[in-house]
Amino acid sequence: MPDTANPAPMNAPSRRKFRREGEERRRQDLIEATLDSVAEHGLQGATLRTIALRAGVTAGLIRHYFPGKEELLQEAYTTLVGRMTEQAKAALVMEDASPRQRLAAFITANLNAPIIDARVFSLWATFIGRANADPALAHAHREGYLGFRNEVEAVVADVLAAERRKADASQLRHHAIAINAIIDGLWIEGCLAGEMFSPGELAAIGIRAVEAELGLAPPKHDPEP
Amino acid sequence: MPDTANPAPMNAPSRRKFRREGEERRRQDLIEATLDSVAEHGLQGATLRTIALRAGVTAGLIRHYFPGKEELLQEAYTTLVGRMTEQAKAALVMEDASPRQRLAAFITANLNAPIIDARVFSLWATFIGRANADPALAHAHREGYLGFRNEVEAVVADVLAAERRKADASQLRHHAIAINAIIDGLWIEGCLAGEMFSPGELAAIGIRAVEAELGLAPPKHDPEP
DNA sequence: AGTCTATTTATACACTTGCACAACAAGGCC
DNA sequence: GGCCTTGTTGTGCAAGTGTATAAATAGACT
Repeated sequence: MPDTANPAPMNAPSRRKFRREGEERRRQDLIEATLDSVAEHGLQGATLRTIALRAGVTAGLIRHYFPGKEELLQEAYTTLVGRMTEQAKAALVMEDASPRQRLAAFITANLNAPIIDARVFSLWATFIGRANADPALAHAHREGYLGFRNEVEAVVADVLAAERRKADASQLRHHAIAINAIIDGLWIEGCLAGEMFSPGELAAIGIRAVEAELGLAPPKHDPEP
Repeated sequence: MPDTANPAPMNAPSRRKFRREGEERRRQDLIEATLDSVAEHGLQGATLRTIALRAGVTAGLIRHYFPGKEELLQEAYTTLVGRMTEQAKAALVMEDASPRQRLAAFITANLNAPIIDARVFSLWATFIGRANADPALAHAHREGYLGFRNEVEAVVADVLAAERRKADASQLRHHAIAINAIIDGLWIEGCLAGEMFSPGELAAIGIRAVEAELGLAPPKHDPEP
């Protein structure tokens, strides 16, 4: 392979060809390339040149869309968090289903692809590892966590109401914290060592653990006639 | 402030004074300085010069003890994992206590200081975020995880035996996975947002969730006369 | 087709990084 | 005390970093 990919016949100092993409598209591509780079090489390996290469542009262009690397990373993280919470909550918008079914579906959705995903986990861990030093990161996490937990708490309240059981705010909060922990813990293991579990196993474990936490009677099997 | 901290009266090219520490001591100091640097500035900020500064030596010395930065980071991670698992398991070596008490003590120990610790969490997240790309890291995590889970499984078996309940291997495994997830999930939240929980609250939530998972009857309060 | 503008490339620059190596001195040994 | 080993420092270097800026050109508009 020649040392230049330029097919120009003469060694005229020809420039690289390029296309002008829409602004929003370019920004989106750059953010995606950033997330890819961070997931693959970590924060240290995500250099402007690496990111630009992945996005199919040259490094200088990044400065045209972002004031600096810091801001690019910040926007990339915001995008990631938004995507994660959006996906996680999407499983809750089932109409015409019993609260208990909605809860089970929520757990199942959170413990299978695409939420169980090694790349997303890498990104989450890489960024959250900086939360101590970066208050903005810590704040973003807390927002996402509390939003998630509130969703859980609402479903739990529905489930208990449907079972005609009363629970005060403190009990509700504890249930939500525990259920959140169960989902988070199983999510981590699924992402880190997915092949150690058979398909659907994590979701089954999660549902059982959550229902035990709420003191729900185990569901009946189809009774023998 | 003068641009040199050297109190030498003349500008003779005097060298910095130094002491020869024992080999093991120096290595330990360098590893500790590495962990501090990673926790504070992330992998990208943990440069040889930063680490050396923290350890009170100059950068060149690191090469005398480690073949390269890579190996230093690897040894630092090994040290970290060893310390974490050691602490976590230490709570299990209670003689003369009922299995249920040992389980509760285990959970309590894992959900309070020093295991709930923002610095350790930062380190864990930073390193584990590279597990996808680095098989050595992934392997180290899996070893630690499985070791931890086996400990949990053993205690669970004891607890169920004491309650005269039988559980097959599959049920035992599922219990261990779920309990591990509960502890992990609560550990993360405690590390990331410890001030959101009152002292002992996480442990109380964890114990309740685990006992529910195992189907243990809630402990009696002091009965009214 | 010609013009114009803002997207994109390319180059330059100051700075940092990990690593190599020569000079040096701390502390044990005689 | 004098010497010798080796732990330790200081300096140098090539590669890579983020940022700044000039030069080029794609594509819309007339």
